[in-house]
Amino acid sequence: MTTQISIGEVARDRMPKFGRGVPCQRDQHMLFGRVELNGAAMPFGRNTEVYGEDEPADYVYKVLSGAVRTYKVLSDGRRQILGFYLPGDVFGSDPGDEHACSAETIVDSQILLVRRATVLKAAERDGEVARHLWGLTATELRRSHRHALLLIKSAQERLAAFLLDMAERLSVKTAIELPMSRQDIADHLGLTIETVSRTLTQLSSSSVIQLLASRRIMLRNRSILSEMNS
Amino acid sequence: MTTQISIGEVARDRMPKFGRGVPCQRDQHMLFGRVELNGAAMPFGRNTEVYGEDEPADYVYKVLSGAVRTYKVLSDGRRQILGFYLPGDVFGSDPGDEHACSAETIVDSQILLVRRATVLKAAERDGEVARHLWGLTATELRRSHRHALLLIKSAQERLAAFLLDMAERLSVKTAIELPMSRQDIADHLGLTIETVSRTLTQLSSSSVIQLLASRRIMLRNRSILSEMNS
DNA sequence: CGTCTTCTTGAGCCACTTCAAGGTAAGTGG
DNA sequence: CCACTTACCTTGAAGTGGCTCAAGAAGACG
Repeated sequence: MTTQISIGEVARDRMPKFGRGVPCQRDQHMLFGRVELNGAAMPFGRNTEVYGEDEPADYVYKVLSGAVRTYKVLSDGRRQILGFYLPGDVFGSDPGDEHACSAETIVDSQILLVRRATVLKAAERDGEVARHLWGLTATELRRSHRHALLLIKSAQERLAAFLLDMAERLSVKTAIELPMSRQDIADHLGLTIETVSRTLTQLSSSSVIQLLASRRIMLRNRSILSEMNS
Repeated sequence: MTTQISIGEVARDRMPKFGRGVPCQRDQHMLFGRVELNGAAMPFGRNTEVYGEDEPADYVYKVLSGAVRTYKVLSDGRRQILGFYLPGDVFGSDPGDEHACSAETIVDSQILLVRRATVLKAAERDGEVARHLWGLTATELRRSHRHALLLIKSAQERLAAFLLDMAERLSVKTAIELPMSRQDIADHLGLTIETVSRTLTQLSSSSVIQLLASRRIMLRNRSILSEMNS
């Protein structure tokens, strides 16, 4: 069963934000698995909000290209980046009528939007969809647990874990091409931008990594990195 | 629809661990909601493993009385307590054939065990059960996100958040009766036992709390605690 | 070429850790 | 009931890893 959906008003409202004249196009991309839940692909400029915390959750999102960060901010401005989402990753899929955190693009991105109501209705009919949704949340939970473990480690260990994770998820051939800034990394790892920079320099000095450019990093000794990662 | 289940061999194996001669009894407690998924109540002694990381996940658990901690340990022994579970809380409910973390009782506890296969079968038939299971994982995820936010705060802020959370969950009348040790609190908040102790002493000195006994704490000024909690 | 953003590096500081000692409470055996 | 043990908690003193503040370097872009 194929469900054709329109992206609706809320999504259309975002269009001006990144000044593209191109209308949103229906797309053959599927949300997940073998179940056909088509959505609309939308271009988002860099550093553009996809949704805010406590906003009504009308869509489920999938990164087609680019990168997204989800985060929460404390009253005094400290920010915790809960996760990074790369091409293929689904985000904003939790049940609940409101989003539990905010989401922004990091770089220019293509995001697939699928109406939540459509997804939920499909889950109602099809147990496999329901299980898949549950699985998505469970994957998020396991990631969040690993993240909590990370936050009790030293700066070096945090960076090691981060780099290995990114290398794996970007299925890197030669060097990692990080989409995010040092500030993003810092806010994800619970460090300051200075400590991130210094630690990368240290890892570079000890030839564990090589800094080709500030955001292009080559892992030269993964076993040492893995060792650091507990 | 009521599903009567037996607790099976794996559960029975645990009996000797806490040396009770009483056989496990079928119980009228329900796992959750209006759906009747009965299980077997089992007594566990304090500091007893309920399940270990990577063990096959055969059951879903609910705390009837007592308290449980879930945790992960790093190779060097550092431990991160991911969550505390109090009476009424369900744990070990994630999909996946293996548990993502370990679980132990903190004090003598009554735990309700429900066969996972039974729960999953019920979810297959009944969309509401499926949604409820998804909801449980989602609640865990939101809690984990809050926990990550907590781990970037100062020691005072972490303790404030912890105390408020406990007070709320224990639906406290006068003073909190903490089931867990300072070490448990430290491992949950990403601090050392000494820092936890010192910080509580500080909060006590400034009359924000009152230490009636080491594990009996009265919150004297919740608004200040809330302020600390961002 | 200048401007803006992002990243790096240095120096000093501070919150939390580490190491060490002592105190308190509960249980156990005499 | 008391001496002894054990587990748990508190407190002190010194050390340190990461933070803060500050300045400069390296890119990106018009």
